[in-house]
Amino acid sequence: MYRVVSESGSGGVLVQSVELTADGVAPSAAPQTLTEAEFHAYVLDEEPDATRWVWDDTARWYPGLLRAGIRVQRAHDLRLSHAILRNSELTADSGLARAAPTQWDGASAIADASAVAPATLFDFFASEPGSSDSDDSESAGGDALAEFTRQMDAVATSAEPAGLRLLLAAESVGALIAAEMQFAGLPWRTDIHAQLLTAELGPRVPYGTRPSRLEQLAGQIRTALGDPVLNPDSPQDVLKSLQRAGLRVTSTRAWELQELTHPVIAPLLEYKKRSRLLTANGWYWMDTWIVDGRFRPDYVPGGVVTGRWAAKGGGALQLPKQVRGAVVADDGWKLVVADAAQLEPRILAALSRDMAMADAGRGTDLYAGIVARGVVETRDQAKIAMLGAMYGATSGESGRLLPSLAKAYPRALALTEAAARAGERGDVVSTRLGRSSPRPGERWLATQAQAYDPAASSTDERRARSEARDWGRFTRNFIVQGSAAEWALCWMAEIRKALLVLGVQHPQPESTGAAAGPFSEAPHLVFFLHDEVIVHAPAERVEQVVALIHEAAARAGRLLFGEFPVDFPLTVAVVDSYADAK
DNA sequence: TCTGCATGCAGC
DNA sequence: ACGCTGCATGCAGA
Repeated sequence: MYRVVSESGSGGVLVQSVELTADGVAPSAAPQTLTEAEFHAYVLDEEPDATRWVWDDTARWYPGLLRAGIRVQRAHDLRLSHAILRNSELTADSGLARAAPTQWDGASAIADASAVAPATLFDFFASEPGSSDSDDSESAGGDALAEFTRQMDAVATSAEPAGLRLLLAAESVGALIAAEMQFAGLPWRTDIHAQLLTAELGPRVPYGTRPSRLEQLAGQIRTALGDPVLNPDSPQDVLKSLQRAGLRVTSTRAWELQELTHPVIAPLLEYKKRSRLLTANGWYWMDTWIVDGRFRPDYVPGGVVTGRWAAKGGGALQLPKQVRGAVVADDGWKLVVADAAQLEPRILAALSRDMAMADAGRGTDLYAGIVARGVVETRDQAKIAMLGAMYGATSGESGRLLPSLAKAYPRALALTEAAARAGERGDVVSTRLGRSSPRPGERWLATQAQAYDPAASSTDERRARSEARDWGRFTRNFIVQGSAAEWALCWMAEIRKALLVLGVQHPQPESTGAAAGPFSEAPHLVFFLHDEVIVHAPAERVEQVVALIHEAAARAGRLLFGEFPVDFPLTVAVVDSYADAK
């Protein structure tokens, strides 16, 4: 049963129950207009009944439900689904994809389209809620229902409806999980964090002041360079000063400095490292982002073109290893930290149905497996070669190792090559489940067209070739990174489903009440980082949690690749502190 | 003074 | 000439 939720004109909630029939989406009951409180009661009442909640934006509806102590199991996020269907080559012929941009496309898509074709601007405003003759509540609800109908039609008439259905479900459950993880928060000990900062930087200082340890290192840098007024925070000044001291450097990047021998190098690298800690995750960050012992970043599901999540604020997806010691489980609880070992190469093996590569990764470290088969000599070489194949390296050690890899795994390498060639031609590529790469922009197309002009200069041609190869590397990586993101979504969805069952088996005490929220007693997801999850769990339940995470990985593999025998082994650690996970 | 771009580095 | 990001800071031009 699907229930389409939207705002009614008067600030209430409009709920329309619908069913999927052979002819499409059909209302199964009269629409209801509810107050917010009635809506909460309604969701609580209907939730056990395998309902899928259809709404424009999970981030807009779900946090309020969570605050009221209500979890939902299934959703369909119209905004995220629209973005996928609008762009997928599998639904390119659908009404949804052929229509002019609407409010379901981002504001930027509308702006782009209206710049090219003025007529679409009119279409957009003509279809805005409230601009029609019908009353507001009908218009608002009708928008969501009409959009849902278009989406279901696009899926049903596509070449791969099953894959797309899975993709939309996975993307939508991702949005639920993102809201739940933000609600629960990552346990964060500010006392430990502060201790770490003091150890690295010196006692806390007001914002805008340089801490004592940095001041001391700045002094050493100035002395070593004989430059008493040098500002170590200015890369330009530092570069000039290094060059004056006779060092041949072209930038102040750490990896370049590491190659040099000079008294300034050690303090300068120390300064950069600690200064980074201060600006990225210092006291100011802590005050801003840690509330009541929890880090609650804004996750953005589907925020990256490949389908990976992004995050805004707090740098949640770049949490440095340096500060992970502050992530500590509550008393009596544990962190179950799980990451998928060599996820992307395994995805590539499965995508290309490369049995030899799948064999190399069976039940073990895939890179070690490649070495064991004599393809390359060391694990490090195997890793560099694989990354080169997926990123499109042509030179260096990676480039040199590629032929051996191509000889051993021709199917896998043929797939990445084909994706690259497609991109170079300006063609679209798609992930396992049907998320398609964006079309190249007008500027790219113009550069390519220009190179075919008889009057094109060799510079024009070189630039066109270079940009074509850039785009080819993007599409080459897109299919692997994007399919890996789909695996990760399915993995998390399966983890969540199993955790929900655990929660039901161990019901929360009545006294907990809504105020404590749905996560106070049961194991729950608290963090996600592309191929890694953290579950916060009561100590006595960690064995069950570890088992269900493994089982979820196997299920995710079968969801995406059926019975193709590729393993997705995990590294799992049960720890008190995130710093101890690796 | 504001804004946009470049730099450098954190993550996968 | 190796893919995808976010963020803080410095810096130049508006």
